[in-house]
Amino acid sequence: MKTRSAEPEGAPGATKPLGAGFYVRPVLDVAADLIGCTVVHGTTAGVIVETEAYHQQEPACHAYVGLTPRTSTLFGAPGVAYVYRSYGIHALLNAVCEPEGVGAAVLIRALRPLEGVELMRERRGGAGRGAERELCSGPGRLTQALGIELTENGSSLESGPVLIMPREGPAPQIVSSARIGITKAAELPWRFSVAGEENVSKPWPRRGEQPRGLRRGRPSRSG
DNA sequence: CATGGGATTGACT
DNA sequence: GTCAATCCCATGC
Repeated sequence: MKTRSAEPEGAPGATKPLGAGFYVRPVLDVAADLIGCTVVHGTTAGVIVETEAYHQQEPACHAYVGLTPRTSTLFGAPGVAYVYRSYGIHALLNAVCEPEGVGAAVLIRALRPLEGVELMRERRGGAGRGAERELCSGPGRLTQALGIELTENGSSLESGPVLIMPREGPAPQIVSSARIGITKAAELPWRFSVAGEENVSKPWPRRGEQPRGLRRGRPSRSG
C-alpha cells in the first residue's frame, strides 16, 4: 500500500505512469528527470539511476541518419519505448522524447533493483548469481533482468507492457558525465546518474563531476 | 543480394 | 588489459 499523494485524479493512492507530456520536452531535461523514476515490467521493477540522452542532430544517435524503418520509432510519438538489438545480443531500452517528427530518446542505462529480484536472478542466469548491484547495472543487463525484448519496441510507456512511474519523494543529487561505448560525439556530457550510486555501469562517473546544470552542447530546438 | 558496424557483456590472459 | 558472441539494419552493387 502506497502513501496517498496530492494527485487529484485517479484512484486514491494509485500512482499513474508518466504521460506524453513528460517526454515531449527537450531530451536533456527528460534524461535528468528520469533519474529516480521507476521502470516496471510484469512483477519486476527498478529505480532508474543512470540515463543517456540522444538527439538526431548528433551522430551517435540512430536518428542521425534520418527516417528509416529502424528509426521510425525514434521519430514517432513521445512516451513510447524504442527497443533495439545491440551487438546482436542485447535489447536496449529507450524512452522516445521531444515532439513527434524529432528523433530523440533517453537510453535507460541502469536500475536499482526494487521488486522481483529473485526473478531477475533467474533471467540473468549465471551472471545473476553475483552481487545484486550486477543485476541491472548496464543497459543490456537491465532488459534481461526485467524480461524486456524487441517486441516491446513502439509500445507506450504509459499503458505498458513496460511502464515508467514518476519519482516519489525528493530529487536525488544528479551528476552528468560523458556517454559510454560510443565513438561519435563522445565528448558530450549527456550521461546522467545518481551521485554515489553503486548500481550504475562502469566506468563510474568521477565524484565531484558536473553537479547538473550543464547546458553546453545542448541541441538547439530549431535544428 | 552481400557486407559491415555497432548506445554490450562476460570470459579469459 | 584483450576478445568473441550474434542479429538487425543501413548501405552499396
